[in-house]
Amino acid sequence: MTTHTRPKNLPAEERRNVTVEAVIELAATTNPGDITTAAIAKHMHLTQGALFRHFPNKEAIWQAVMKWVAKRLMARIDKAAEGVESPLAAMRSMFLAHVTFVSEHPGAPRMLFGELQGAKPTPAKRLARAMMKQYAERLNHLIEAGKACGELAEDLDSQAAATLFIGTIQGLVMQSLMSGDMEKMRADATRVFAIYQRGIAKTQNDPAEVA
Amino acid sequence: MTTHTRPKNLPAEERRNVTVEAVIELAATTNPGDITTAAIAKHMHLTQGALFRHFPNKEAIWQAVMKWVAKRLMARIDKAAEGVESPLAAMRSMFLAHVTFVSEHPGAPRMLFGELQGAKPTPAKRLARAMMKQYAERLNHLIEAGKACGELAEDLDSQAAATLFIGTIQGLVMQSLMSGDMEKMRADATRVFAIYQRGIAKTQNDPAEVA
DNA sequence: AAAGATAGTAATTGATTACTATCTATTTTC
DNA sequence: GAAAATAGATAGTAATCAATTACTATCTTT
Repeated sequence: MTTHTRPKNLPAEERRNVTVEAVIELAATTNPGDITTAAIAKHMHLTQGALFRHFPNKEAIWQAVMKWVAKRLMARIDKAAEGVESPLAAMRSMFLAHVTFVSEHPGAPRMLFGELQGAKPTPAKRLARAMMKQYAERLNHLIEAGKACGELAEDLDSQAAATLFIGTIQGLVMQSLMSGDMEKMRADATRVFAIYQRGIAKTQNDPAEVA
Repeated sequence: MTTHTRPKNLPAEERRNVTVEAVIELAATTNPGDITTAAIAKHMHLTQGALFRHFPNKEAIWQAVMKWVAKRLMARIDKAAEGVESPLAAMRSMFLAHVTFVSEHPGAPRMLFGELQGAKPTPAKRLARAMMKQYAERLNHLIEAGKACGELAEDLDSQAAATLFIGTIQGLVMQSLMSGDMEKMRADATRVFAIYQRGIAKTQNDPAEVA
């Protein structure tokens, strides 16, 4: 007979973190809406009921996961732009950091998209919205700085440029989710950003035109 | 007392079409995965069981809906590009036609995204994939033509340009789904496309540079 | 107008879901 | 080292879902 090893007792906060990570891993292969508390518990080698010792309900789990994603993603992006003097270079660095983050956590964008698409305003959706807003602010700041220092076209539509930046990433992510190939996305990212950069930069430093 | 008027008997094929339209309308306000057969039936003033007279199971309903969306969207896009001599102008026309279609049927992209994100390959996902492939082919054709006639940069990365085209739309759609404002999306579309165009065009006919 | 085909209703099924009540094992605390 | 608090398992609950059944109304055909 197999001995059912009982999971180690973890303090509540630690168990919460383990839960969040389990959900993100599950979201990589399962449609977020179809992730059941039973599936989460099974993935943690825990019984379903035990989850509710640490979360009052399922929605609280989603909330914790969104918080985790927002925190990690924003930290990654901030770090990428940190210390980069050129606004355009900072944008490129952010772009690639974002794509890398997603390739490491494929479940993250699925949860974000799924949550943001939801009709009714759940707490998790509120968090996702707040993150997107923060993201857009960072971008706007960089774009304005880029205009000021002459890297970006003065007549550039800043809002449209920010929308396109985020949209470009979303498009890459969506297509990688379809193909399931996360490596390809990172390769495509630099190529796609090159076109975006050409669209917003003041002058095109096109190496082919030098010849 | 209220008289329960029994719905008119419709021939099978007509009832299938009505069903598909009901689902798309529901998808505009409901997360696609949460649309129940009961909700569909209620929206059609029908009992839940009656649906299964016309569809063998729920998945067959999704399949029918995806077929409907793919057919209508591609027809709209083809018509938009039809008779436009300039490849770049054709791309712009396609872009705006696509955005208009989405603003008329907000449920359509939600179903597409939701379906494409799904992990396992359902028949509906197969249809969605096929449509995306067809879409990409149309784009590649136009991009190559644009290069040939000198509208687009010769060294343009065609594949990346196609990815960015689709991604740009997805980004616009995603943000409109978040805000719920479909009108804003159509306004943003032209501004965002302007940047995209600048990124792929051979020369920038920037009015500001004339001065 | 009768007969057969089609399309509807109403009620029910088994499976699955989030959540809970109760008991037991493990830590922590003094 | 006993008591108290915490974290787990076990075994439920009510609600909801897709799908099915038995039956009835309506349309079409001859």
